[in-house]
Amino acid sequence: MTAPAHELGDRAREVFRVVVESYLGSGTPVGSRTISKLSGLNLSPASIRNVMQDLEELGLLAAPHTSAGRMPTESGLRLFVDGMMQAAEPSAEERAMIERRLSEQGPVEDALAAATTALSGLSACAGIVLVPPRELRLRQCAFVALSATQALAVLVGEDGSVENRVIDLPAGMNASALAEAANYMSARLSGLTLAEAQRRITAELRSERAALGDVSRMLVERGLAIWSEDGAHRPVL
DNA sequence: ACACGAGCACGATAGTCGGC
DNA sequence: GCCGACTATCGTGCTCGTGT
Repeated sequence: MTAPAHELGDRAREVFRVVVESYLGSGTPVGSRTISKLSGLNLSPASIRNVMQDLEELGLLAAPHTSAGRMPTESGLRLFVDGMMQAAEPSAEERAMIERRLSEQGPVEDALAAATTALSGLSACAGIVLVPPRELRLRQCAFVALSATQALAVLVGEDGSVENRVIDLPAGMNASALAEAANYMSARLSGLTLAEAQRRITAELRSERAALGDVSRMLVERGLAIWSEDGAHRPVL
């Protein structure tokens, strides 16, 4: 039982967004107190819990155990990804609104923030703005299974920024192979730029020094490939 | 009537400490 | 060093009071 994004209220959508982003950033379940602080909704943890319970009933969130925080389910992550990727051509009126808001801003950062806010407001979903790449140094990598054939690849930067890509899984992929691939990449890319990490891991894979199973190796190669393909643009949420 | 916040009891986990 | 008991912390569900 999964509700489309547009069926969620503004408050539920904001809570869901904060849960997913916090989970992708930390890899750990998120509690109501944390959401209360991060969401900017000025709601108490008790109210956040009520919203989270609704989201859990909708199948978007789940708790690993009674006293743990909530984490997004596969359906929830799928909805989050779909919400970001269902990009449609804006109407002339919407385009004019975006350009008007951009023209009101001074610094680039403010313009980007305005563009993201405008897109988010128009689409009622998360907004994505693409900017030229910068020297992001990496801290951690994780793979989150979305289905039997797809996973969400997550890169965490040293500055706390998070980048996500949907990746097709090799046949025979399982949870342990996902973890093996993520651990392998995290151990080797820490402190490196994306380009440096790609060169290092590629060289290691070619030299047969990588202590990886075949399936995990394929996943690492696909992960490197997908970031190589669109590395010219860096999404900002 | 409804939404929200506060308070309470309870559960799970992690850290600490002492005994072996 | 290992194991079990204890404690602190964090999170939950539930109930009740309050404001609109």
